[in-house]
Amino acid sequence: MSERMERRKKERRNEIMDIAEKMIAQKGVQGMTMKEVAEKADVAIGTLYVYFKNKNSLCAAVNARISKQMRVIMEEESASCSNACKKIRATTAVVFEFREKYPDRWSAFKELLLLNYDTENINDIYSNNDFNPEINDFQDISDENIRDLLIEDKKMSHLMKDIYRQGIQEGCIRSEIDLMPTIIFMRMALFMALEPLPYAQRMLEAENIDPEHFLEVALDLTRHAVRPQSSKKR
Amino acid sequence: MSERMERRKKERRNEIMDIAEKMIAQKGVQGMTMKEVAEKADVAIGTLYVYFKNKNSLCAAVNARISKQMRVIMEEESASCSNACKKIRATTAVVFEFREKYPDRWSAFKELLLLNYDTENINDIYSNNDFNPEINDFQDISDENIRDLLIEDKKMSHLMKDIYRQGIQEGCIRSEIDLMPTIIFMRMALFMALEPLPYAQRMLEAENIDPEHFLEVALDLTRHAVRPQSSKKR
Amino acid sequence: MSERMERRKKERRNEIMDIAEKMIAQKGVQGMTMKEVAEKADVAIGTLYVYFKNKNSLCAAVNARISKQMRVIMEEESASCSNACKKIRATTAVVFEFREKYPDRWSAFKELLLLNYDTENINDIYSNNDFNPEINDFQDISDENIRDLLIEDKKMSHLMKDIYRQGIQEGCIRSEIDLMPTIIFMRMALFMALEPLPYAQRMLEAENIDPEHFLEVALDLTRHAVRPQSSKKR
Amino acid sequence: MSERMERRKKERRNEIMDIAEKMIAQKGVQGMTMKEVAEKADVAIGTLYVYFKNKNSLCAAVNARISKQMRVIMEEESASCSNACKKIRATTAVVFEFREKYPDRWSAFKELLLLNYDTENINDIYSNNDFNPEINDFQDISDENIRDLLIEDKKMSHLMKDIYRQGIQEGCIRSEIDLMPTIIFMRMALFMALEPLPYAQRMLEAENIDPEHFLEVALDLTRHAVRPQSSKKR
DNA sequence: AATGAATGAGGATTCATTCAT
DNA sequence: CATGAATGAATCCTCATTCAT
Repeated sequence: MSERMERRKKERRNEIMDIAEKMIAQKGVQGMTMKEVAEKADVAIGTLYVYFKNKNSLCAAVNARISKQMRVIMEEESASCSNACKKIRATTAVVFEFREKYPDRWSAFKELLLLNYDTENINDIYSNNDFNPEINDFQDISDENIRDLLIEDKKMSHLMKDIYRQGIQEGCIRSEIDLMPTIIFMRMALFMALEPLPYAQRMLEAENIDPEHFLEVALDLTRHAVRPQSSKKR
Repeated sequence: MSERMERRKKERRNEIMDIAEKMIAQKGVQGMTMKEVAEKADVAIGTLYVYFKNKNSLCAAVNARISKQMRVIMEEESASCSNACKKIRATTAVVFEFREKYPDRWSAFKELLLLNYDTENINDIYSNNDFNPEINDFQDISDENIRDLLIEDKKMSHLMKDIYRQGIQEGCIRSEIDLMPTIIFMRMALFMALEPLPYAQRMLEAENIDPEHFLEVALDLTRHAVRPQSSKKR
Repeated sequence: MSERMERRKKERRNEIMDIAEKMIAQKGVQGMTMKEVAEKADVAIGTLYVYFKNKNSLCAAVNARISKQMRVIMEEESASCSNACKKIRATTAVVFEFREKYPDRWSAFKELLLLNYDTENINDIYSNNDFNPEINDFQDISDENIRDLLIEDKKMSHLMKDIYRQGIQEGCIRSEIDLMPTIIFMRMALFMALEPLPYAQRMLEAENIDPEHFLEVALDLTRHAVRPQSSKKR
Repeated sequence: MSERMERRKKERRNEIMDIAEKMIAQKGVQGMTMKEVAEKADVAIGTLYVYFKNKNSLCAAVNARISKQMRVIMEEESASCSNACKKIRATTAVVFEFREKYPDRWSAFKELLLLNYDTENINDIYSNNDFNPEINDFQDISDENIRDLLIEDKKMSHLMKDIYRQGIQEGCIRSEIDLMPTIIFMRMALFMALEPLPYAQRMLEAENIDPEHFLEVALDLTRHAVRPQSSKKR
């Protein structure tokens, strides 16, 4: 019984998140309302608040789930690559394929990138650069889903860090770069290339530039940004 | 008589925009409410709607004003530079100085970058890459303030295009790049470096990275992105 | 538990409708504001929107309730009449008595006669003249209250149709008339006799005609309109 | 100069009324806003208030102008008829033709039928049934346009009264009717037949009745209402 | 006569969250 | 766990009218 309940609970939770995700994809975070999620998930509004303490937390859960899914695929893909260069290419490809394969999920992710979670005064907590995120960090974060998201973010950045570090050793990445900020910037650059912000979108439209072309140009630029000076690679 | 009124009207308009700008800076576009703007500007709500047909239009006006101010300074600065390399440096510096000098204004600008204006079906209008924005484009945009903003955007991108084109001729910019998409991407990269999106911000905090350091790293990366392969320049 | 809640809910719903009805009677549909209804019903505005999706729907609910009440009485009264002639007289009397007995309710009804409900594209739905309104029609009407109203309208018209049909058989109604349009016209004529439109009201005032006299004249005219040519009836 | 001014003034007045009329036809009285009228008439809002003391008065002016136009045509047509029966037919035809020829104007008229003018306490004024409307009545009505409308209404009703009186003499109208209330009712019946109120409209739609058919039925009924018992006329 | 900036009360509706059942 | 009725502050926007110029 307990086990059965447990499973049902997990199912419900995921169902709710599925609906929320779809709504975020369609109408943005702002446009996703608790009432509509409840209706579409066929539960009472109160039930939503049994599973998620508030809207922000629900968003965090959805965000974390997407981030995790992407990261796991990235880890797999990168694991099957022989060198850093291929790994970088592979992880980038994962994002592309994800966008193609799960357009709604990607669309939700894109919206969630812009969301500020009420992380209160977490700033103080961070002081540790080592990679044991689960263990020593985020313990004071009240919201479990937000904590999960932060952990997921961290895992992702450290996955990339490892790859880039290897890239430096193998010579396909400029050696003088500071890894972590570089990774963070590269990641944002990738997202901005895939999903230009309104300002950039206006300009692209005004100049009649095909989004896919923009994406190619942007990718080329980011590659040059980290490539060693004399690199002949493509 | 007419002149006096004219001036008074312009003043009021600017006063309203000043208030709105400040509120956007402090609480975001969403947090800026027409009621509060009216109260702080010491006018009736109805008066706001005499000057601006709706909130969106007011935002567009504020956005256009900031964009214009920045562009004008950039034009001046770049005009006083002898070569493209210096011009690029100067225009970037303008953004930095602007941020420093007018933190509120900058903050509002940052928020407005994310705002979608109701630009209906403008897509059709664009088909002209030449630089006569004022003359041949945007005539069908119903909202004057939004039209002004689009024109301002275009002027800015064409200013940068001229500089980058010169840069290619002078050899400080990679010659094989496609100018316009590159400029748009570089511009967004600069903004993302200065004002990381929530997602990036979380990561920076989690990794305990100083925003200013992040900015330096990001700038270095963007420079490498457009620099010719064998360039020795710094 | 459930039952108690159920009852309480129904009560509240009716309370709200009572207030709305009274306000419509006093100030017209336009003058009835959601805020005032909420205040007088001693509930929060939000509560109104729990029970009625919008103002229009609330009006429809009030309208349907009145229509139903009148129709039920009419059915009872007409059932106790031996012939069609008496039935017609009785149903007309019901309207008179209703107006006398529930002046506010009647007054609200009068206002609601002029209200356009957002019935979208219902036109398509109608194609069935048989009398199974509840069963086969109106299924696509999104708003339940509006649907109820339409069903009520239909029930009323079919009640009258049956009576008039009987009247033709019994010879007190002209046999060559087309029943349904006649009934609809007769009904409007009755209402216009009871509650002259502003235009008619002005004329009555200008000619110094007593409304009750006007009513009598109008009733006499409508009787002649459907009476067989050679009828001696009064 | 004075004459020229005079004419220009009259033109302006009519232009404004034209615009107002069109807007009433399209969006109803409520939907016609002074601001939009001013814009479309290419005058300042203030100018509207130079010509019409308020919205209600403007509506009254529009209403009176339409009423007058219809009445004048009716007078002409009825003058050219040899007997009352033909006159009645002719005056009814005038309404039909008017509707066909000036659909916008008619549409506006239909809306204005429902408008209550602020006639304050005019009730007291009426006490005179003789036909010298311009001379002895309405002198206390503050608003000239409303007064014009009332006078127009009265002229119309007296035109009809003369025709019906003749009809009685000629035997085509029941002799026992009370003329004035009958005329008022007949007039409203005609309008309701041409432009069913929302309530009737719903029913017509629900029963799938063609408006033109409804109109025919309604006209037939009204004819019977006033026809002498044994009349063989059609 | 003509202008049009200014008014501001007032409208309908939304929505995250709570809590008694 | 689950429910869903209740909340009520908050939002954007309208529009007839006035009055100083």
